[in-house]
Amino acid sequence: MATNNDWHFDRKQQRNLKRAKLLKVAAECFNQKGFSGTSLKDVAKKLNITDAALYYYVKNKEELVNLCYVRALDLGQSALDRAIEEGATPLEQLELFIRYQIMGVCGDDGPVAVMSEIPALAPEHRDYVLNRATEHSKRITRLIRSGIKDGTMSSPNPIASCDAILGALNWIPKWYKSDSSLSEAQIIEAFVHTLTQGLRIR
Amino acid sequence: MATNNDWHFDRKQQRNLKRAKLLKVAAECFNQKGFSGTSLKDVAKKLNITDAALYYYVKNKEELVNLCYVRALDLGQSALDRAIEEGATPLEQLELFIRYQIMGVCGDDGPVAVMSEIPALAPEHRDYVLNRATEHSKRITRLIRSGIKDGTMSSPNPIASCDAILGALNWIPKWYKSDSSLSEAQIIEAFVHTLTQGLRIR
Amino acid sequence: MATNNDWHFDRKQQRNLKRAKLLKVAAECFNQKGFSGTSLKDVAKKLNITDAALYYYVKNKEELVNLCYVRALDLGQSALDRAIEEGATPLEQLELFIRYQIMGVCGDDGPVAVMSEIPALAPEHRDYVLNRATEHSKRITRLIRSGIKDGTMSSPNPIASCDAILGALNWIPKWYKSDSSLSEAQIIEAFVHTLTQGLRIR
Amino acid sequence: MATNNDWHFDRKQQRNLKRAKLLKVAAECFNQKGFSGTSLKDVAKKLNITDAALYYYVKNKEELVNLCYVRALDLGQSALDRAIEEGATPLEQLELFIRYQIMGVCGDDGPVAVMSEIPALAPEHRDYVLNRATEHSKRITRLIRSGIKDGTMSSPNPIASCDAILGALNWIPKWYKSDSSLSEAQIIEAFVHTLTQGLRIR
DNA sequence: TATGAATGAGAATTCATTCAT
DNA sequence: CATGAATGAATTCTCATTCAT
Repeated sequence: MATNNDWHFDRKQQRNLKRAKLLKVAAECFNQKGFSGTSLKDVAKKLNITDAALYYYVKNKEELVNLCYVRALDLGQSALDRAIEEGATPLEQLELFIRYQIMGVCGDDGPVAVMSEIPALAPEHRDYVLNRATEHSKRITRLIRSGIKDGTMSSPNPIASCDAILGALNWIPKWYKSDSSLSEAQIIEAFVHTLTQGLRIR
Repeated sequence: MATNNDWHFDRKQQRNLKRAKLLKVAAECFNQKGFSGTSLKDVAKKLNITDAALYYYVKNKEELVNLCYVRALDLGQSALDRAIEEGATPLEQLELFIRYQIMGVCGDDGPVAVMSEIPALAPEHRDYVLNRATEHSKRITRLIRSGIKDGTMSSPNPIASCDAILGALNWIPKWYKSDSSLSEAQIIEAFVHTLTQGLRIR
Repeated sequence: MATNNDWHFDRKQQRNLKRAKLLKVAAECFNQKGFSGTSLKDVAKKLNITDAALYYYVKNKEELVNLCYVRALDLGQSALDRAIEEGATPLEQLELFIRYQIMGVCGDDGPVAVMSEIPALAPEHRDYVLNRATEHSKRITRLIRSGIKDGTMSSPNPIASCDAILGALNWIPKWYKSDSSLSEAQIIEAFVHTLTQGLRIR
Repeated sequence: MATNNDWHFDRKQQRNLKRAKLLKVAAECFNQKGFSGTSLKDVAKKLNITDAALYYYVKNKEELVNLCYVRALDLGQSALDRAIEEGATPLEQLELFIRYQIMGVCGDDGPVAVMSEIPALAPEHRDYVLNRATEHSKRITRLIRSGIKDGTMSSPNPIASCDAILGALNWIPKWYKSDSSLSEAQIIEAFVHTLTQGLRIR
């Protein structure tokens, strides 16, 4: 029956919306107080439900962090995907990646978890997350290497340069406040400038 | 009496050494598993003592993190002090700061706590740490501004550039391993290059 | 809906009953082994629950003692209220107070906490309890003074006499056993006699 | 040698003085915060030594309480002994006992432990203390019975009357402050009056 | 779905006690 | 005698998790 289907559809829709909201709220809490410092009651309270109710959306706390981290990985990956697709040169791609990454972190997709407590994950999840994170780093390192090859970039050590860029980006959720004096646009401009063109004038 | 003095001196000396070691080990644990994720038993085990014995050196866990953070602040500050003293121009000073900071974080003073869980501190400590961290940021921002004024640097937003640099530096303890493929020297060279001269070739 | 209301009513009812039982059991333990000598596990064991479950009914141990003490104050106050209301003369009122107090302490409201560890309370609770206790003493002292004025009592020092009476009453829970050779009625008769008429024959 | 003897004498003397002081201070602490609520560090601090040093004077904490209790028993017993020796009639003896007991508790022999945590004692000590306390009560009860027999006292229940008197006396250390508005003499007068002659005028 | 109630595991912290110095 | 250092046991309290309703 149509009504029945609709109803089910609504149910599922609702559930997904709530789950998405849960992940955002959890990421916010984790960023502020760390994984173990955040109790499920804290998260639940922000959602106006009880902690017991959380278990209808996630199997347990570990799965919750894992989902947060996977969401963060997805976001970073899609920023990079889009950047590579749209950018004409490695340099342009890198600039776009920084831009899209910041847009993701500061924008409506809202609080994205800083992956700072990977050891807290269960082995399978840990491996998965680490692999994807490593892969992400490698892609960016490769991007820098291509830039060097085609003569538009220079770096004494592409791996370390990649670490510098990712560190700068990863740290953003720790200090960014949507209502702060520093707008998303300003951050993008300055980060792109500082991380690619650098501060020095030649 | 000399012996008596020596004895007391040794005692105090020993105590200070142990305390210093404690702070390093604790910083390492906190960086890996976060503040709440690190139990005092974890820390104690690494020192081959019982958790109860820790209370001989610090009043409680909160004080332990606080001391770690203060140590991190001291290290950052002295890196900046030395850089400003030795560098001739703002650009040189910034480069030296990055160098000294990395030397501090990766060198023997090593594991330095990443100040990522300031909310876990007691109000008085939190205020103190936040104030000093803010002051540190301001000094670096000012340094960038001077560089812009004297025509050796450029940045669309000195505050955000400062955040990028500090983010990149702060993140180092999260991935640096002293036995890894990336040496301290390599990190310094790449970070100085990437964060000041930038990747782009002009 | 009626059922729903009933259900909620039952829940709340049950909770209150359990809380009341908890206070009685706790008072008993505290009387026997003191505040710090009583572990929450001791109390929980007597209730056939785990110590963690206690935290569902009270915020912490301090609150538990506080509630016990407040209950003791309430009981003493209502004994005095009733006595004053029903007694025609100060002497009669004092006798009734002694009677009702003993009835409260030995009866079904049974084990009432002896307020012997007020310093263990948190400042706000301590102040509140001390104030009420002082007020209680003052009322009884005043009662003795009225008795002296109307010529039915005599005391060289109403304050100290009050202390004697309250001391005698406060100590009861330390030795009274409901199954002992001394019945409630016997205690009442002897205490009323000894504390008002005195032992001496004139 | 004389000096040697003197020296030893002094040593022993000193030790005994310190022990006596220790018992007083401990009694004071126990009265205020209970047995388990009092840490040996608390006691030691009041004596300006470390807690470890206490172990030169007592074997352990339990022995400390035991000694305090024995001291309290001694004091009560000698008050009663002296009263019986000096008093001509049971009534006079009872009055003297109350007087001497208060003098002991409030006087220079100073803080006397309220025996409120007998369960904390080791079995042998517990038995000993309980026996002596029971014996003490019995002597007073007997004293009341003699008074009844010789026609100078009346009580519907000598045992309960004894409990009333001892309760009133036991409670004194809980509220008596040497600098308070109520002097030792006032307490004695009022307690003797209230507990023997009673409040009622006939 | 959602909640109230309960549990078991583990955390921080305290404390009596010991021992080398 | 006295202290600094350390320990092990116990205690309070939190928290993820479960389950009946």
